[in-house]
Amino acid sequence: MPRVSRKQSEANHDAICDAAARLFRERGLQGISVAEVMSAAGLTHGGFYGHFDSKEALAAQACSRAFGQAKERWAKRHAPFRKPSRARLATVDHHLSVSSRDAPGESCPVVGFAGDVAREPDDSPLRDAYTEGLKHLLAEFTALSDGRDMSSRRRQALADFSMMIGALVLSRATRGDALSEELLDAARKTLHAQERS
Amino acid sequence: MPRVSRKQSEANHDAICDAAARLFRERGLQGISVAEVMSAAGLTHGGFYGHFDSKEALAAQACSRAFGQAKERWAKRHAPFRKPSRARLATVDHHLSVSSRDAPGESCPVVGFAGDVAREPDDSPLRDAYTEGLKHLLAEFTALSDGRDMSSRRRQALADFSMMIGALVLSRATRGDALSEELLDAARKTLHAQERS
DNA sequence: TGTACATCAGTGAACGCGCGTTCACTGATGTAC
DNA sequence: TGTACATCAGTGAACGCGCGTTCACTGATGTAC
Repeated sequence: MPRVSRKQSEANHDAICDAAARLFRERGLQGISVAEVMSAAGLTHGGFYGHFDSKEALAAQACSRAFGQAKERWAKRHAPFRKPSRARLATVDHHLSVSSRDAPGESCPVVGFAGDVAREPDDSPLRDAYTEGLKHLLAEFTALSDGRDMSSRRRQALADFSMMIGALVLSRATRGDALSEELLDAARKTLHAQERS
Repeated sequence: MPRVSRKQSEANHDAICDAAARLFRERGLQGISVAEVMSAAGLTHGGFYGHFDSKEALAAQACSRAFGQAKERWAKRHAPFRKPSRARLATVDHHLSVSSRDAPGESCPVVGFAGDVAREPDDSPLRDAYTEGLKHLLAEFTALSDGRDMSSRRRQALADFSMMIGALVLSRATRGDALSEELLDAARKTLHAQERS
């Protein structure tokens, strides 16, 4: 079984990254072991260090991967809309849905990695990956927002984005209680109402 | 040294809770060991299970403690203001400050415990403690908000609260980058501007 | 194209370590008289 | 109030376990001729 083709090895590398991108968002960096990631990728743990220098290095790559997937999803979701405000609402609605809340492994990396990244040292590769990914999404979100001038548009976009993130964070933390859905609804309705004014 | 007075023992119990409330917010449940909590409380690890059934049980009590402290802080901060909107802004400004961002152990338990609680099973005591604490703060925040009717007031309060939480979460995750302060400012200014309309 | 062999991706046992938890022990506290 | 002793809060060694990481090994892959 050992010694797999170069192509297969690259596919394995991707599979490890994908599994990590999902599992780290679901259970947190410390909630998943290297062995579990490798097993989810269909491999045994011993081969891990042939692909990555350390668990921390994997975390950074998995984070980038998750942001890359999110960016692709945004692009696909926005494509059908001519009006930016419509595209924006499509992402707002998707982000603030129960299915998004209940599938942390497949949704918003901003929320999925936030807790772990906040506790990383300032110079960690994971932090860098996160900040870069977040900036891309924020730029896209700002482009879809409107405002009197550039700076008020940017400010509104950051504030609205914060509201989305906060609502998802809180709805996950209160899952099982009616408050969880109430929070999603409140943020969604507020962002919709804003659009009309 | 062993066998301390009943009063001292209760003080020790409180000290463990206080240390845990701070350390769990700073480094996460899995980022702090029982021995570290005990040491921060000036004790050795062996005595822990005389005070708590498990680390998980401590987490729940520490969470309640943190919310209790937050509630007290809110009350003190709001007391000087006659207008609810002023009191509200005082908490908004405090919450969205750099010092609040940089002192997770002493500030917002909603953000400090959110990541860990989201990954807890539905029936965990920590989850219950969190939900209860959050509901109290939300009720207080709603009481300070205004709106056309009860339901729009509640909705606006939840949306604004989400914005505050999201902005703090994001500013912590981007600490070290200019974006971090920009996020705090954007949310603060947006919540202030809203007040005037 | 076919062959002979060096390379190296993946395996699984093993490492050292820190964790949550347990427990025999200690000696000051609290109580019964 | 004073004494004799049972209680029990805290100590520190020890437990079993799972973790991140290392490494000798294997055998299919890829290459040199």
